[in-house]
Amino acid sequence: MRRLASALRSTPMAVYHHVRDKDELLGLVLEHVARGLPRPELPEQPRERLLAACTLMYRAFLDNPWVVPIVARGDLVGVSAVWVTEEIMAALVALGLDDQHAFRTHQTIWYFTAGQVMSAAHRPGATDGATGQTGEPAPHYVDVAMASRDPAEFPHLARLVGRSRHWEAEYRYADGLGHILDGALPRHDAADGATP
Amino acid sequence: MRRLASALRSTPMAVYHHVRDKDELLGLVLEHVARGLPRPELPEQPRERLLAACTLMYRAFLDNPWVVPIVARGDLVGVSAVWVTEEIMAALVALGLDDQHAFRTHQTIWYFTAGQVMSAAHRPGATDGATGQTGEPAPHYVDVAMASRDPAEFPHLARLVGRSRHWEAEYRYADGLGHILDGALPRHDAADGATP
DNA sequence: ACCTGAACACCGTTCAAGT
DNA sequence: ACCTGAACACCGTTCAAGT
Repeated sequence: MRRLASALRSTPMAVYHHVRDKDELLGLVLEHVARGLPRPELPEQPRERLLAACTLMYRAFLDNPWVVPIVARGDLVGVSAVWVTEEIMAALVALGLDDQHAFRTHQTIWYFTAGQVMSAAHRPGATDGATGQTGEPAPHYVDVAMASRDPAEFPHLARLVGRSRHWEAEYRYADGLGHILDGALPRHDAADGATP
Repeated sequence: MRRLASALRSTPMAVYHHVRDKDELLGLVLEHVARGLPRPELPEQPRERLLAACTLMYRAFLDNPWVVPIVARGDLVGVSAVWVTEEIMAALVALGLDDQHAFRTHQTIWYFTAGQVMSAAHRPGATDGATGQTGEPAPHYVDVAMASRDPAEFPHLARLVGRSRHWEAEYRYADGLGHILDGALPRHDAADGATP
């Protein structure tokens, strides 16, 4: 509130004349962000449509990671962005899930998305990618942990030392999303309806 | 720091004699929580073992949701809890994944876990389950959004109105985790090694 | 070695008052 | 209707000083 006020070259209290409290302000900004979400043509095929809608959601949250905790709180909704949820639900139903399973899968996708955005936001070069050089690249948590542990006691972690950081950077949202969908969607075996 | 100091019936500055700054303190508390993690017997079967290890991790974070943002930051590690990661990696490898895919799947699981804990922590009756009665049960975000929208425009969301809250409460960590594993692990078809 | 008080630069918010 | 200043109850942290 105080920072906003000084950015507006005003006093903190002036803000309170337009807004009840910080939560109301956050709700308004959330709605503003939701309205700014681009709505491109989505693929016709349900699975590609689903991937596109989820990736759009992911990108939007990556661009505005501060909204994640607000949305996670659950009481504030970016009403202008519910079309994304509608698209995801529609695609999940088109792919063979009933309402409840579709909703459940949507929740899994949301938790995964929220978690990844939260992790990605707190990483070097998140927003300030301009600087480029960061000296030596800060050890990964696996390397930190293994530095003071017996490799023989943690053989699988030991095998990650020096490689985990690179692999984590290489991780793509579509990787995890693909796994979730592969696990949640009904399998279409070689022949459609071969097994009733 | 100030709250800690007053809880200790001391001054904020006394704390700074034992600890460099708040981050060092958080690291120490994180390590303390990690050391308090129970280490029960885990099932022998890799998949059950994996589910048990992940659920243990989930429960630990649910009990201490404030550590999630700290762990997500990535620079602080609860070294005494890395055995959970070792167990997860070991089970994933035992289930047929190579190092890189196992690590990738571990990341997916972590993102999902972090996201769900973050969502669950900010829900009514999270820690104060003792109170029990909460009057009328606060509308779900689906209901909030749909209250001001045309049901015809969002048919799939409209079908969730009044049911989504219940379904969200019914959601179990094992649901999403099961989907992730089903999608990430190699399929063992009816006959082992039938298709090379 | 261990602690203190005053101070600085921050928060969100209330209250009484000004135009 | 719109804004202000002073104040309250908070933060993390520095600095000089006390035992």
